[in-house]
Amino acid sequence: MEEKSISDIIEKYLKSILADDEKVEIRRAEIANHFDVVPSQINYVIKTRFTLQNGYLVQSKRGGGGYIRIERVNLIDDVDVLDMLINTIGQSLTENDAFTIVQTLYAEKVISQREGDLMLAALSKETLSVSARQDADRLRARVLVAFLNRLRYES
Amino acid sequence: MEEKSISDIIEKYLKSILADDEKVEIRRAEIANHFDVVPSQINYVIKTRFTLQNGYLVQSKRGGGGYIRIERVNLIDDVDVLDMLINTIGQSLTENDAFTIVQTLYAEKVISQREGDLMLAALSKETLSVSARQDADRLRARVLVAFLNRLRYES
DNA sequence: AAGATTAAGGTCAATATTAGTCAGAGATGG
DNA sequence: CCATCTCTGACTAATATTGACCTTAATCTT
Repeated sequence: MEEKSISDIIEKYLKSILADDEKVEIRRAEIANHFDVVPSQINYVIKTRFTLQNGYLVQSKRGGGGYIRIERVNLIDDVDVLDMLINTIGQSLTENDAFTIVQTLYAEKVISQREGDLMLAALSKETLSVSARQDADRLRARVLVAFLNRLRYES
Repeated sequence: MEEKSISDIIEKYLKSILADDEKVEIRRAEIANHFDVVPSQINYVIKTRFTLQNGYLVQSKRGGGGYIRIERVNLIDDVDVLDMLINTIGQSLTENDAFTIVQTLYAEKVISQREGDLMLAALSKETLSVSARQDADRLRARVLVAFLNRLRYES
């Protein structure tokens, strides 16, 4: 909960904008300068905190007049986005990535906290580590996709 | 009840904070330094005194701005139904038996219908049939036990 | 129009900063 | 003396930060 690292602070700043608007467009160097970090740290923040699994789409353009645009998307209601997410999950999924996705579902009020906790219980390393880690990751992908499809048909 | 060991003292310190607040967030090295012990002893204290059975949830993050967070949770009153069901399950569980147990949970009002549907999505033959049927049955037992254990408390 | 220059953002690997694990040494109580 | 609890430190793992080098796009020069 505490924002201890600069990355956390930048994340919070961007999300505070995204709380009001559905998307935000930044100039990387500007943000980097404002928070006194190297520009590539902005990429790090985006890569670790604004993934599709987190519920965000990111587009960018280089060269003169370049930008980075972050857009909040709805994982379940938007069929295309959900398909993209399932596609991203693919055949294998780590515990961390699963955790991120469930958190996003909760943040978007798609599921209750209790439902999320139950999902995480099923997706946890401890529960699924019945064999090799790779098997567990494959299984985790299947279980989470099953959850997502279940949610899809309800909404 | 004298506090003989440093571990006891650290435990008491953390619990005195948790008496006021629902959760406490520490930096491991800081606490270790304050009580003049090696950092890993903090892990020892947490592992032996802040277990889920004792009513505590622990989360942590490594790297810059890392932390350890301890949260008090409420253990639910009647774990009788859960214990009984866990005993019934054992090492292996068919889809039909899983279905029956989830129905029982719903009938006993331990879970909502939606929660039951999500559970069944994870427990279904289709989701778990990643290998031989016997492996799937074993896995199903683990997943359902994980669900039941998660229902023991509320955060 | 072609090439040069400028103005963005992207990638990756090295380093820094935390916390986690585990085996064994040390202490304590029966 | 044995069992169990406590404590330590070497090694591991995860996350954050930085900077050198790369790619892309727009604009300027000729």
